[in-house]
Amino acid sequence: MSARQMCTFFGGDAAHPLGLASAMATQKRQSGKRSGKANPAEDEAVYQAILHALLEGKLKAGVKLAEPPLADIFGVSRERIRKVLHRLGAERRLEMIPNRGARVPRPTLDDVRRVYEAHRVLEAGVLTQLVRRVDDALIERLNAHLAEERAAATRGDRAASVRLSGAFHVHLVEALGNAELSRFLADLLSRSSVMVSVYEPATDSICAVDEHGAIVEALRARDVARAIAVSREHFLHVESRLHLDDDAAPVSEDLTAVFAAIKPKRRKR
Amino acid sequence: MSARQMCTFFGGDAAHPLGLASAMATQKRQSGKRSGKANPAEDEAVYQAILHALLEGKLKAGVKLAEPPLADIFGVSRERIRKVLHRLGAERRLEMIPNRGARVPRPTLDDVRRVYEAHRVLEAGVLTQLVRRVDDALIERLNAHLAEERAAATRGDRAASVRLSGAFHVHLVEALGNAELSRFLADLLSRSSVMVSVYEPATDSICAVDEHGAIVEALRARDVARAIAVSREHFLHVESRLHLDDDAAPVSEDLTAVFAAIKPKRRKR
DNA sequence: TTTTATGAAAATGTGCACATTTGGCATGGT
DNA sequence: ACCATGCCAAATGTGCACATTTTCATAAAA
Repeated sequence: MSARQMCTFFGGDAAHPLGLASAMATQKRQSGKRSGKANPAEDEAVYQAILHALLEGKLKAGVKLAEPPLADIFGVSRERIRKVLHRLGAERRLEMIPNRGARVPRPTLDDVRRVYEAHRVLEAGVLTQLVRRVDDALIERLNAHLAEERAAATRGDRAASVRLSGAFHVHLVEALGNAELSRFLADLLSRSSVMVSVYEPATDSICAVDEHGAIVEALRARDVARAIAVSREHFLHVESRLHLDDDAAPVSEDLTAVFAAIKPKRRKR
Repeated sequence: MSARQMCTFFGGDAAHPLGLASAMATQKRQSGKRSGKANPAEDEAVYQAILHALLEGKLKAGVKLAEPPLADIFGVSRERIRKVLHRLGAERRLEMIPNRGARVPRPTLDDVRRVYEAHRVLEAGVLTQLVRRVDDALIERLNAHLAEERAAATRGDRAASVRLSGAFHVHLVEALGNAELSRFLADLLSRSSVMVSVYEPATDSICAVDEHGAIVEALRARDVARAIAVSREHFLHVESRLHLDDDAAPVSEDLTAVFAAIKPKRRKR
């Protein structure tokens, strides 16, 4: 359950967009070859595909997303791509420059710090509200999640560790049941997921399980001050590990390779 | 200064969009009559005009925003309007229904409560972080703002009171200097500004100045618990005043009247 | 009278052609 | 060798025509 929630933000597996894309392709085939009208889910499929690639970190920071190649890769009209790109731009997931197209944003170190600080501040508020409505069921759920985290850590599954670490904080906000707050956190996480690939040291897990456990303990004890203090230390700890990696990596990924698994129908020359 | 900040969210005066629109119209005239190409700021002008109307509450909840009439009113092509509408939809400021156009969202009472709760939780986090970096200058600024609020209240200026009440909370987040947090609050306020016109009792000021003063006092004393408690009470107080006004007001505003001041160039039959 | 069917007008969605702008490359001048 | 200028291919932006869908009004049937 927790894994699926994270999937919404990070896109743990690539099965979902692929399924959508192929289903879409089938439907398109049956409507002739170039009727070109009325595909309500086609936008969504392309949107999800690009979004997943973005959140998975397959699209590196600074990469140019030109319309013609994408239209060719996905086998849709350029306007379709265009609309999706602008939508992603409006959601601040892509950087749109007038007359110069869309690029994957290249966050500065200050940007990353700002996102982490926002998350820290938000979680302080969440914890404040959460101690007012803790019950055994919530503690139970959080402990179950901690068990998952520990299991992943002990078996050395780094990918699962990172995913579950993020999911823990998602659990905390979701416990409040407020869609606005959940959306805001999702926004922050989606932004930091791109950042991780730039600034995060790949050598270590993002969040230490112990610190998560301490937060749960403080929650169980209804100790607001301690919960906030632990959470704050936790975030500062993570932030201190950020390092600048601007060693001029002009990763000129070609888009065909990134989206190869999604749409095996691109035929060039 | 504070008034101008709020203007970004609520749009206190309609002078700005008008200026943009008329300037745009002039530029368009000089390029012939229907060259129809290359107006980089035209999108922005239309966007700002609709956004301002939305935030000012001139566009009532549930109103349909059809493309043809808007294109006629603003004197631009339908595609232009279309793009702006979809952008506002991506920002969740308009409700987009496939094949059925754009409508001003009609928030439920639960929606309103959710927004207020989110603001409450966010402010708890902001205050927690803020007590760590209070200085005399901040207290000074907040007190100056309180003075403005009191002045508006004593002279019975309801519009200014409402505006300044919101601006107080903006001041609190802006004091942290975190753009992500400021954006989130702006998002919440822009949503509630639409809601106010539906659920808020028009008879009373939104925020009591005394409660704002109590928050500042707690901040000056570096008393986190008290600051949060006062803030919480403050919000609950406001929330308790919400009332359901679903008495079927099918306000079928025609768009021409709403945007009349913006573009006096619409010629129909 | 209420409900259902039907068709026309209006509104939304989309591909396409074309204008404009950008970026790179070659050429020529200092 | 270096910088400036101009040209050409590619990419972005936009209006337009047309397909599809919705909506509304009118008429027909229960």
